[in-house]
Amino acid sequence: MKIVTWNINSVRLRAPMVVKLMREEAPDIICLQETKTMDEFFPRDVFEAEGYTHIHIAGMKSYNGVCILSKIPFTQTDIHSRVGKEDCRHVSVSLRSPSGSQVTYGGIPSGIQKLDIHNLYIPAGGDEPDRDINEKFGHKLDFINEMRDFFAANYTANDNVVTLGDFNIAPREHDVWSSKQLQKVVSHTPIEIEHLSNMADSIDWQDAVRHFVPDEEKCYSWWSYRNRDYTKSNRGRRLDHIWVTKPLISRLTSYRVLTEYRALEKPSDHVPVMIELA
DNA sequence: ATGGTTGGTTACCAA
Repeated sequence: MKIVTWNINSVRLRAPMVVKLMREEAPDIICLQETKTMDEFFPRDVFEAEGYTHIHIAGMKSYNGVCILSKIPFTQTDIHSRVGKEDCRHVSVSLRSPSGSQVTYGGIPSGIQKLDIHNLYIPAGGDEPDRDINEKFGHKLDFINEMRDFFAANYTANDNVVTLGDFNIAPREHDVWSSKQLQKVVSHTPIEIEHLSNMADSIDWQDAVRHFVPDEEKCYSWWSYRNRDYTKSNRGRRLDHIWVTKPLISRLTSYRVLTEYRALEKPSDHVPVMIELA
């Protein structure tokens, strides 16, 4: 089972790039962030025509917006409001057998009876990393705390759960081009990293990409638009993540960060990140 | 310390 996360930065503008991803990589499940459109304008038919007939959307005008596109049917879908706002930053789906038998995949029992997927678009947090003068930063920290409590309240570390999305935090030294120069830059500050670490502790989340990529190796999923040539300076950050619970670790068979998508004509500033679960 | 670019909406906001 291939699962992708991608901040698409306007799903209407870049639906053709999603179709390219569908045709070339054939993921089973694609989770998008920053779709930036109301549900009535979501290009549902374009994706249905590619075989992604199970679509769960939470969109709004202009900002945010998340969705899950799937070849596999859902048994439950939820839209979660976070930090008292209906701002379309968290959707989830369940894949499970109502009879209690195993979820089948290609007609074959998977050995799993239940798998939940949570797609998150964590607030970017503004420019100033101080909640007393920047309420966006406070919103970001509160959002992460709420996710920590949500996971702790709804799951145990033995459940099969995936959470992924644009977390807007690059937590590790080699998730950024220069950890030293980004200490006070929102996305890499110690306070954000500590909050994200607490969220990870909730049900012992495991970083699926760092499962494959050594700690000392640079790994990025985002490059700013504010550079003439993103390849020259290569000042990237790993803002997009896929986490799995411990029972799924032994099923992880591969990962990919599709960096070539940053070089397309009119690209998103984020690239797709994919894992494969046996 | 500053400004650099993009998307959505449509006169700036968010990233």
